Amino acid sequence: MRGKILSADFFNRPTLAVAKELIGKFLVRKIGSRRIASMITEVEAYDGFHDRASHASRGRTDRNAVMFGGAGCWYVYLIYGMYWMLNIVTGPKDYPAAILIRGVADASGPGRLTKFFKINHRFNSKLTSRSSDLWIEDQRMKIPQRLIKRGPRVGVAYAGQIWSRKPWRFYILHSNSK
DNA sequence: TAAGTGATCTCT
DNA sequence: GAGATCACTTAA
Repeated sequence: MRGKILSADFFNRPTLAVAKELIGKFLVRKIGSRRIASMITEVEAYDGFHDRASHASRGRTDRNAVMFGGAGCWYVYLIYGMYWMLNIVTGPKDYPAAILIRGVADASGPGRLTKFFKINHRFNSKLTSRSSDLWIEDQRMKIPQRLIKRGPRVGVAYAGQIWSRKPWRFYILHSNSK
């Protein structure tokens, strides 16, 4: 099954709108002649300068610089010494925002899906496209709106009540995500 | 419930 | 340079 590859324009829009629309799209990875594709079932938005749960909340650093760049680039970083986190940058240049892909139909959990797709730091700052071997497709999978739930983001208690409680996580009910 | 793992960030 | 932290997973 093939679909339309989402271009940078798709991601150069308000982060929450993009996040919600990513549910049901397909993450696709090309490894040699192999192709792996799996439907996105869970995402989390990190949006703007003031979001205290976001890496960008304390300004620009070497690590988070990609978040300040143009939309449609991958932001990949290592957490807990073991797990690669896959994010897609959203919004205009110089506005820090990204969406963490937390689950796909074949692998639930952000650390598990990067292992499943063999994703690591070498994708960081690359533009999503066929030539980067990692992109997102619209396969016109229709997910009923009532099945798309939203709730607080995971693992961000340190961000304080205001920010840790923002319902910026979107997920499909009764799939691989709780 | 707690250990594992290492890059990054915030102090000196 | 040192110490703490961390957008997680697994085994128990």
